[in-house]
Amino acid sequence: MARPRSFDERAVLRTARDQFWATGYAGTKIDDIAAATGLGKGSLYGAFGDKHALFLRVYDDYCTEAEEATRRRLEGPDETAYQRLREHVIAIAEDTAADTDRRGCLIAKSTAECAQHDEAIAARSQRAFRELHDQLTGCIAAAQRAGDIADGHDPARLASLLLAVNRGIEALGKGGSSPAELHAIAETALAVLPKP
Amino acid sequence: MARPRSFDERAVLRTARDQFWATGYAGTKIDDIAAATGLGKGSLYGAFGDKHALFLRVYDDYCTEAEEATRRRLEGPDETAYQRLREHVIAIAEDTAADTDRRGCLIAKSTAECAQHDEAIAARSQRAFRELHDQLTGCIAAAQRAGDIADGHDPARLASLLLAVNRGIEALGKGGSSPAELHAIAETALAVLPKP
DNA sequence: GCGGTTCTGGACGAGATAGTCAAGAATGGG
DNA sequence: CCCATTCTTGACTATCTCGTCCAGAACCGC
Repeated sequence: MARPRSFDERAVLRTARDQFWATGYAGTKIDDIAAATGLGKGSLYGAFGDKHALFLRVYDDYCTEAEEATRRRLEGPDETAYQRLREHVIAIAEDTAADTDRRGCLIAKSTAECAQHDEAIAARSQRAFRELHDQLTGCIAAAQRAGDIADGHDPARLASLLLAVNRGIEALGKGGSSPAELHAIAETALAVLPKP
Repeated sequence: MARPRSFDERAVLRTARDQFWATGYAGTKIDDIAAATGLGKGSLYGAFGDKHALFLRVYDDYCTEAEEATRRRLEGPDETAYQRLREHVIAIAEDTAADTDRRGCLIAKSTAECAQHDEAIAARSQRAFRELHDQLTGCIAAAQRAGDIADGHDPARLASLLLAVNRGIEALGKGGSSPAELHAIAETALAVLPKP
């Protein structure tokens, strides 16, 4: 019926994501994305709309992936909930430490750059944070049921604290903190959680 | 001898800072700053050099002010060290919550945007974080001497944790978390600090 | 294959943007 | 009061950047 797309949409979105990730929203030129993907600008605009729509698409995909990855890490039986929680927090420190390019987390970067004046980005960020918070809350509640974290502490509050620690690890990693320091933060945060 | 400056350098730097704060480094145009300050571009370039040099100047001043403000809040006698620590952490949550424009902290914003590819910004951010960390360490050690925080915990590690929490509160505030939630994070972080 | 339809590539236009420059203004030591 | 010196203004250049547009290419139902 008509000429089909000659590119893989997901691959193009990944490449665009890497560009935005590397240089931020304002710092990324559509021509950069066109060059990196090999697509002409006509194709880009035809497929994804303008720069803002493309960024929103990239950002939404990234948030969704981050949410799903966290859910996979945190969901499971009560018996191993604390272990999963522990591994999750440590994994964040290690991922941040291993990120030699210092790209950090795209959510952190985009929120810092755009949330202030871009309602759509702000809303998506808020949803992502809420989602991460809810997953942490569930995992903490499970660990409480299993007797690995003291009862009598609101799991949602502990989740907020851990979420803040996670975002803080992210921020400090971007600021150049050493892997050892990031790891120590994760360990300290886990150590101060109330034990039964 | 020669024509004197007709503008107040500090006022111009404050205005430039507000511009960079509002729209980020890449998103700020020199013409915006010229318009906001009322200066011609020639004066700006003559007084501060190019855009990057101006930003660096603004950023360095901001970091220095933040470091000094924190030092003023945290320094003092051992007896009231815990109280100062407590007020500091809560003040961060309240400042973040009260920031209705969602500008957040310029250090967080600039680090997220620039540290990745701008060595000078990265270095200044790292210095600022180290400074804040050292101040927290000193205050925690004082609180330990006064018997308000359990001995036997490395104050530097607790400081890292609190710094991460502070940066996390910042990040979540930018993401749209409610004042109540930010406040709860601060309270929870203080509550889990090891008591003697 | 034919023709309608969608995709591709890149030239193009309009406007933005960093930084320069020159002509004139303000100052104060001599 | 004059002149060397520094500051100011904003026009100007050269480049960049977004988004459009169109001529041609590729496809597939008929």
